[in-house]
Amino acid sequence: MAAKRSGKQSKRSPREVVPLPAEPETRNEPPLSLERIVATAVELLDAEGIDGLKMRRLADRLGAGAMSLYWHVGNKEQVFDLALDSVLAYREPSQMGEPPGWRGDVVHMLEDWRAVMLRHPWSAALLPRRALGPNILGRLELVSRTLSEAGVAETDLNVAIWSLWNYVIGATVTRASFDLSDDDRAAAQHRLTALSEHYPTIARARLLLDSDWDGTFRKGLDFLLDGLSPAP
Amino acid sequence: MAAKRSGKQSKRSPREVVPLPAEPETRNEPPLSLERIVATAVELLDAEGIDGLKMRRLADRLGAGAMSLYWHVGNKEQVFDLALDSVLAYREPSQMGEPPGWRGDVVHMLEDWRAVMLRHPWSAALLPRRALGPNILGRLELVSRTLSEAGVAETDLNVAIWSLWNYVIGATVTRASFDLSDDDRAAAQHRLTALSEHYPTIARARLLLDSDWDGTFRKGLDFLLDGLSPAP
DNA sequence: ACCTGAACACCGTTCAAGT
DNA sequence: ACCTGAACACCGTTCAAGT
Repeated sequence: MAAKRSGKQSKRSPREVVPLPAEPETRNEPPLSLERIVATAVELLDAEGIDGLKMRRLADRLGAGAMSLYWHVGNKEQVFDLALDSVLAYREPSQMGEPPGWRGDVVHMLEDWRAVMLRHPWSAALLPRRALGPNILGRLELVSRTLSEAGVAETDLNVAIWSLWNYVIGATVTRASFDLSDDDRAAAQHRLTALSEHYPTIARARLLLDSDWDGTFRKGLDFLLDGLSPAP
Repeated sequence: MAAKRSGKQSKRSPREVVPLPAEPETRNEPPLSLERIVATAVELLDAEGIDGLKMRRLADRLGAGAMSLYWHVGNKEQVFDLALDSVLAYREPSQMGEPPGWRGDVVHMLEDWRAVMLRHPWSAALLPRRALGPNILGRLELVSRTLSEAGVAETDLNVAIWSLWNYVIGATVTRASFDLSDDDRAAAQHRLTALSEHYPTIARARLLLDSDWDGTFRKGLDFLLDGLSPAP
């Protein structure tokens, strides 16, 4: 019926071949802290995906007793919230050339946004279920201010921001989920043969195969910006 | 640090006040079947959210022994996959007025898509982690065919479809996640006072407050379609 | 072919206690 | 203030067995 994706077993194979013995945490660790916990959680998520983040495993990696985390964190949910937002910290671009104008700024911010989330694919899957942390809000603020200063009318600002936001989130979420699906090429290939019969148009366009993700992202973004641009 | 959202406890309160005693499943049930399992899973997800779907609970609701599901399903993951895709079945519109042309068709399909997912908010949160089932692919095919017939060039088709898809997914995911956040008004309000200082622009635009979601969705969609329209 | 309960492994979290 | 292990509740899944 539904396209399968090999639930538990195949996941993100390369990293799991060697079970990584939690590192030789012999030398005494620095004391536990929210920062260390969050940073290590991000590491774990990068290496093992969402389901790989277990409180005990996280504590292990930190060289701490299994339950020590709960003095700092209160919740596993909170770990997710903090990890997600921490990854989305925005670093101002290191001054590469002249300021390219508001449109270039916006494109840069949004491409950076997308790039960060693709570097941590779990973040895209996590975002829909989490609250907006300060870094996410900070990015929103930055885009908003840029658009506002560029002359987008107050009344159009919400439409503009949400349209862009929606687009970026959607593009990232989609892209990340395709990366996962491709884990098992076999299934994907099988799905594609079935496709040619039932879904001729997308099969013909090779929609699922050779999409130019980056280029597509950029083009759709340009369409939106065309529409949103303040009247000159 | 990160904006909190009261992890487990507040969830979707109204439905949990009465613990609903699994219904008086006295009369003998129809036999188990994939269809019944999936339909009941959707019920459960609607009522209790993603975390509310437990295999035992699902079996209970079906009046079956706890482990009977595993003859039909193999996996909890598979239940998720099937539930997601089942919700996205597309029913052709019941002939309301004249055919409004390709653009109207596309708008209708995408608004329907979004509406369905908003009716089952868990679906938006689930989508990023799941494979594309036949119904999802069917919807993609329908949009693709419409655009293709409308004269969108073969080379632009992928850009067109992905841009629209990204936009719809993003809009839905965002909207659904905001509905959840609003569960606890207190926290949201508190967040907003902090906002006015740190995020003046989005606070001024009241971005998080009185956004006209439906209108915004439609406007952004129109911008995209403007850009994607085949040259006349 | 279809369903079942007992049992296992695992995991988040509480708690009472340590330093 | 900070960390800990034992213990509990819960849940997905295996298995050997029923009909």
